[in-house]
Amino acid sequence: MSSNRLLPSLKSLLAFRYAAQSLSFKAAAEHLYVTQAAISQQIKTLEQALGVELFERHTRQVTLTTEGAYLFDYANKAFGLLEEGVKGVAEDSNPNTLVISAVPSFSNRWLVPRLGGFRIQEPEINLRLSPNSKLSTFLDTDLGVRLGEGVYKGLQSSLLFEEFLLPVCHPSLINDKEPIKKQLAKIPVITDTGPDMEHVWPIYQRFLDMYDMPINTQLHIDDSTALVEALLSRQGISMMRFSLVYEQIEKGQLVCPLPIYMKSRYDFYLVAPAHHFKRQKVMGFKRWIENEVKSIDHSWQEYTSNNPDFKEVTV
Amino acid sequence: MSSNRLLPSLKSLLAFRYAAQSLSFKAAAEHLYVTQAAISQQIKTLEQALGVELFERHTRQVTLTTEGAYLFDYANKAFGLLEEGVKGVAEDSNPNTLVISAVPSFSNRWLVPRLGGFRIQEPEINLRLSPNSKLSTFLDTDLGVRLGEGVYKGLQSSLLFEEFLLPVCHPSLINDKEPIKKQLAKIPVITDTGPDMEHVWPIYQRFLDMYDMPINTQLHIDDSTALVEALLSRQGISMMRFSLVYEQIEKGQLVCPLPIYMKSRYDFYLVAPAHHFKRQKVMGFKRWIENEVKSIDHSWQEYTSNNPDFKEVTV
DNA sequence: TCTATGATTAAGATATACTTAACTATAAAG
DNA sequence: CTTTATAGTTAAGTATATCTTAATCATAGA
Repeated sequence: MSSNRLLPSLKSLLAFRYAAQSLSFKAAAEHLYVTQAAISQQIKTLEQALGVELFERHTRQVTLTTEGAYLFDYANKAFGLLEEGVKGVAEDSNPNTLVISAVPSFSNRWLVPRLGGFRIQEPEINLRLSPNSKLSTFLDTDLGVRLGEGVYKGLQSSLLFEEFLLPVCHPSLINDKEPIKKQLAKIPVITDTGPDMEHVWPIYQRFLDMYDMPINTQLHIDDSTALVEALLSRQGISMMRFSLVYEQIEKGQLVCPLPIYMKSRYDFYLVAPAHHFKRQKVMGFKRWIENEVKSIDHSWQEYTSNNPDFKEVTV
Repeated sequence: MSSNRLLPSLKSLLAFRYAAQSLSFKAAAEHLYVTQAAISQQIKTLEQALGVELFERHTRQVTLTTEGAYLFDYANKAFGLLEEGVKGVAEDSNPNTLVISAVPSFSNRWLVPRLGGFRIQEPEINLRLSPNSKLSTFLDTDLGVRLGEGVYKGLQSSLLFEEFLLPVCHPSLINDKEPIKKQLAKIPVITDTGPDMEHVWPIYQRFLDMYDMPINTQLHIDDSTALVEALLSRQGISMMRFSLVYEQIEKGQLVCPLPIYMKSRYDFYLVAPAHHFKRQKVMGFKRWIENEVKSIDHSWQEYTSNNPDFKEVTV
């Protein structure tokens, strides 16, 4: 069977789409930069090919027949998909602008402070950063930074680093006199809404032998910068991603009062459609960030070797 | 912005679709009834328009680049939708063949025995009946008969008749001596898997004052013809749609031993895309079946007036 | 080494789609 | 009630996109 049998003139279908959308041949014509006459003829051709009336013609306006309404549904979706696919694959029209969509916690606490370095390394790249929790369609975004398991349908992902979680508080909240577990039981807990937080607190609790007690959550802060501020101002203890507090730990501004950590179920990934990774600007950014990220791994190595009794706890 | 900016040549996209599908320009050419040269040129045009290579050319074969693979995903879905829409809306190519998809219970017990009448009324229509529980795409089906609430996304529906459920068994299982509830408690229950059966049995149970007792389900039969056979051969009692047993009740082959019935939450509907209802053959069938269905309503009127203590029970 | 296959390219042929211009019908303005 | 402006239709001619033909390339398989 000929595919000409399957599909009538594609141009006529496109004309139909716009005509049906605006219920006006004139508007469709303007949209497609042709004359009304052209649209009129295309619609006529299409109707003849289908053997069905798609529009009811009234004076100075047209309306869809039930057939027209049925077809519009499909045509609109179909051309929408084509436009999306084409836009997603077409040559990067702004090779000097790099658009990154990153989860806010990582973006604000880690990425933003370091961007100066990237601008020095790639001065001709104009970087636009949008802190965003939702995975975009990647039509206007070059690259995403996401916290997850690294599996994103239809997308390629690249692990940035392995993430660890550990309890963190201000050093002045802890002393050498009392037993540490007893002290911690009195320190308020600050929670946030992270993807694996619900798994994390029970472990902390269990480690403190607080089996039945509900977590003492006086404070819930979702913004990680604000959360770190709260920790620095001695407001409590929280389970933190190492990547977001390792600098404070290195400086002694924050401490991990228990010799425990957990492997996070979720790590940070670079995510994008496969071909975005071939773009020069994306490759440059990836090279840069992968190098920067080494400092986190390095800090982690150092921290664990300085604290030999530090050990992993699991569920 | 011009839509020419949004979409490159649609023909080239279609050529790409087939070329990517078969990973062969030659095969795509055959599919589209043109020469390889035409496909080669179309692909080249498309690649130039997008500014991106879609295929890697090897000798005597081509493979998709990552960009090509990305685009194919969209193009394939898009043209699939167009084909589906076009096929669904195009003029009926077999105006003398009527394809009906009906739920098996209604089809087998009610429709099939009556089809002779339709063939006499519309002798030139070749009818194909497919007993089917799934709603098809209506690409090859003119009309569906469905049991439901009459709301089907993107489809038009037309109520055939209101449906009632009542307990039914063979008359010899019942006598005048013992209290009826006591007798019924001993009769095995035959169940089937219907959409509102779970609501129906508790009511029956409650009516028999069997509040806590589990239903005595010795027999479960999903085929309604077999179920009626089981009832006729005295194997138990079942909740039946009036439309499927009214003839047996009228003949006295089956009885409703309790003066109760329930309005079904689900009724029978004719279902199809709106424009299918304009087809001559569909209109003819609708006219015929709506007339036939009157016998059910009529029988119901008669039954309820002959049994004045018959009453509706609800949840 | 030779042959056959699948893709590419240029040039010309053809079909498709577009513009122009004259026409219809009617809503809205005067 | 007449006039004007608007939206769509149609026919004829033109422009353009798309195809075919035919020559060419590269190489897998005989």
